Amino acid sequence: MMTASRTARERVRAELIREITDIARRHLSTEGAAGLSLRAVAREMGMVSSAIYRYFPTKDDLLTALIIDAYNAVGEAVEHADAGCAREDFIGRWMEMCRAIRAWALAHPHEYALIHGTPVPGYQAPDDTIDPASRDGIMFARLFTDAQAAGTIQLPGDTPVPAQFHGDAAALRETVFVGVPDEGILRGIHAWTWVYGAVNFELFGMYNNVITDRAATFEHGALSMAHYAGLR
Amino acid sequence: MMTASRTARERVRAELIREITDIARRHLSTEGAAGLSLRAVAREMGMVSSAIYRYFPTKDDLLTALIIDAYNAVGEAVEHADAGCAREDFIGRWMEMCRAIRAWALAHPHEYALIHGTPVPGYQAPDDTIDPASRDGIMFARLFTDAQAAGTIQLPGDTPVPAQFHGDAAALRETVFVGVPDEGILRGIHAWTWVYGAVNFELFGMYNNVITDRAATFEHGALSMAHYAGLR
DNA sequence: TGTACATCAGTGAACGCGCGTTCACTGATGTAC
DNA sequence: TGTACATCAGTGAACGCGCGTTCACTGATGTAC
Repeated sequence: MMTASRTARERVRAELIREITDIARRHLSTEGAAGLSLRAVAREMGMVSSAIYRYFPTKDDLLTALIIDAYNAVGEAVEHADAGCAREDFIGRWMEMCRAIRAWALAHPHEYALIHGTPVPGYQAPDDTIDPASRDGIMFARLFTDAQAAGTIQLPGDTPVPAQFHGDAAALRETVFVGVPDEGILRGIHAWTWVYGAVNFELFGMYNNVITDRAATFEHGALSMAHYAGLR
Repeated sequence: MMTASRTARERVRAELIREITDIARRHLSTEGAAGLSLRAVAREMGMVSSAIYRYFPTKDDLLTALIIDAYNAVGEAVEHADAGCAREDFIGRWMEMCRAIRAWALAHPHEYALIHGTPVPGYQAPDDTIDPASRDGIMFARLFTDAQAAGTIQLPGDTPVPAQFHGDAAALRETVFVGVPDEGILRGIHAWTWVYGAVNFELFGMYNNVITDRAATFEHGALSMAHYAGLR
């Protein structure tokens, strides 16, 4: 009874927190991050503005919750995309992961902007955002690890890897890019950079009057980047 | 006397407009675009807040002026970088243009964010921004045009260009990518996309704890992207 | 099972702030004859 | 060269707004004996 009732109160609390973040997320998609307001969220909750402070001690804490949720959503999308592929189909896994990022970004443009757009001025991300932020990168690294283990990474070697990168590469090889040579890691990072660059350009309007069928050109870019990074 | 005195008044006016945008630009770099305020600018000018309306009828007009200035600054940086290279050194021109973008972005992170970060919510860019916005892209296209004319573009052909891009390619070939085949145009756009993706990642902190010497890895990325796009 | 106490959720008023924009005005600068 | 008029720059007060955050409070829910 004691623990049951405690969890009863806690369950209501958890539900309200979810409701608050849901409303905040919706406001995000109409007003943008800068226009997010605790008062407006409270209003829509049917609460008096000060009541929200029972759940989030400050505006930045609400923002942090939204950021963590967004990172986790991308991470999950990428993980799910990868899970649906045959393990040895490295190109297929790469393509599905790229598509997952683009699809999620197009479906949630403002949440995407929150984590990949201009940093919110004055906001300092706390440490709890680090792990969620690296979920998608870890999946890409794992793909390269697997491809390397299968011996299918073919690197051109036409552009020398700068010596300054050796240290970073060694550290990354210890943790996520297990066994992958420097050039493979660096090209993997460049290709991953391209993916987000392309999504940014598409979302922020840089392809207007340039590219009509963005899905098709994204496919081409992602596939050619897979080759660029040595995947076969 | 008549025209001379008229220009005297106009000269003061032009100077004040420049002073206002300079102050606004400085505020941008501490508060971000969302925190830009006409009242704060007026305060720093030593003017009463309503006086600013003699120069910018609305806040969005000031924002537009800053955006146009930022686009022109990148455009000029790229043009200047290109002008300093031997015409037939296509890789050299590409590298200098990439470096110019990165250097300008690092030197003016908030102005960069203004034009390549999250769009300011509620702000609708007027048509006068279109031309300045395409200056840098035109320079890249011209580079590919020149390389194509010299017969030095070598395309791998390992990734088929989607049919949906043919129309866009034809239009681009009429105007900026003169004579460049579909695959060259598309790879050029992808490589250009990578450049901004890399600058975004560096500026917005995605390389934290991953890459230490960003200049060195940027060099590698830019050079390998030049090869990716067929430049020799 | 019942009672005394502690915890928690939500209220309502208030503080102090800054914002964009309008408007009637004064005084200086420029223009036309 | 001098005067009457028009244009422009800048003032100061005001409107109406929304914000984050604090604080003393009421009333409900949970806890311990």
